[in-house]
Amino acid sequence: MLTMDSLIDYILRFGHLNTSEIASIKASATQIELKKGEYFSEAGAVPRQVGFVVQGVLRGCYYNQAGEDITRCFIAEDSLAADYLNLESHQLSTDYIQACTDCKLIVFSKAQWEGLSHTVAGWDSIKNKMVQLCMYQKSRKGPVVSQDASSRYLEFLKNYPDVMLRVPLRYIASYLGVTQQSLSRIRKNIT
Amino acid sequence: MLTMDSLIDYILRFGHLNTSEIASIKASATQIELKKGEYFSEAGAVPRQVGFVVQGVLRGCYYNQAGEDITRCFIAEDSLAADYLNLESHQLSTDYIQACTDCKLIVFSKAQWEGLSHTVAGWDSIKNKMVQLCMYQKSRKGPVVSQDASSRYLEFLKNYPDVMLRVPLRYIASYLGVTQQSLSRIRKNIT
DNA sequence: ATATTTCTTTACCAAATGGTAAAAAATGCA
DNA sequence: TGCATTTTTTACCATTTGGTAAAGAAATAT
Repeated sequence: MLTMDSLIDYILRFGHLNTSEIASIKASATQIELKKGEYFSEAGAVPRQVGFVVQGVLRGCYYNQAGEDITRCFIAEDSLAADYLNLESHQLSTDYIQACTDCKLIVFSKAQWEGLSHTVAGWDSIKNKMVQLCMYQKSRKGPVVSQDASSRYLEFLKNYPDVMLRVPLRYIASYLGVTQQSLSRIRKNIT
Repeated sequence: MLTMDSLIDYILRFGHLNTSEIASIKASATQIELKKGEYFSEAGAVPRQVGFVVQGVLRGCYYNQAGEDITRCFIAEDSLAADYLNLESHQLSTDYIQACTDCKLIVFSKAQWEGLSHTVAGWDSIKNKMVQLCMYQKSRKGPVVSQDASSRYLEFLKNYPDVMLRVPLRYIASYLGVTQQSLSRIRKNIT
């Protein structure tokens, strides 16, 4: 089916797969849909799934000490949705992963995700490359504390051009570390 | 020798090693010393080494568009110094890694670092756990853009209590995304 | 020990951002 | 369609932070 193909294309960036390996990846995965506002993963629980975003935008978020909802990252098409370090170490997550729009995901349980190393040669290497790229991109595409708010906003537009149009401004504001009033003002001054 | 032992202790957190494996790790590594201000790794070159900090503090840094020297991270005892993603992908680094104090490091060339998978069972897994933990800590201990400057400073003191006393204020200021004048003022108001 | 350099603090004012409140616009639902 | 809810914009003023400059303190070199 077509949505699975976008996952396979993605994985092929990181290593080679033969036909039977592709089949066993497809057999391990499940497709799910999330409505806007639903959670893929919740704080206070040990994460149990790895998701691949086929369609839609999600966000990683948490509540800070003041109880404010802070967006830590955006996860759009062709990337992994998972609290990976806590998944691996069986620790409680502090973050939620929430659908910002209606979403389609391909999901692996932890067991399926790890079990693929038995049927797919080089799966561990592929897996690690995917996870490391995710972490790296998150850190390099994220807002830079040494820039002012306008620059952070402009960088965000470059790094996530489509996300801007698909999620509420307040999520972007907390991601960029400004109030939504400030971001609205900044946006006005730029245009 | 004693300094190698701190490396072995570190690696043992991530997997088991037998005596001959420990020996081959020690045989692959070299000890070096860096004077304050010297570079372990430079922007514009493909990184070729992985370092383990035995003593001292280094910083990852770059020059932004305005030509300002920005500290991206601090690397103290018992952690890895490397531009890992660019090391793996053979790409030019954009960052320097500079000694903030006189330093002692244990160094592996890329070939040595990767070649250990032939002599140490489970080296790939150990390696990946080390690198992922590094990335994760860097992202979680780093300054949070949604906090104000005072909170970022207080968090920094918690996360890097010793570093504060060992590096110039201006490095910490650029790391926290404030001018050194502001940080000086903030520090005064807190005490 | 002295001179030089680097680092840190202080001061002043301009600019950016936050907090509160409310209006306007957009969206979703009955 | 019309109503209720959510989202975005605007305005006002207080607070924080930046930019520039200079003085004081500490470290380093000669």
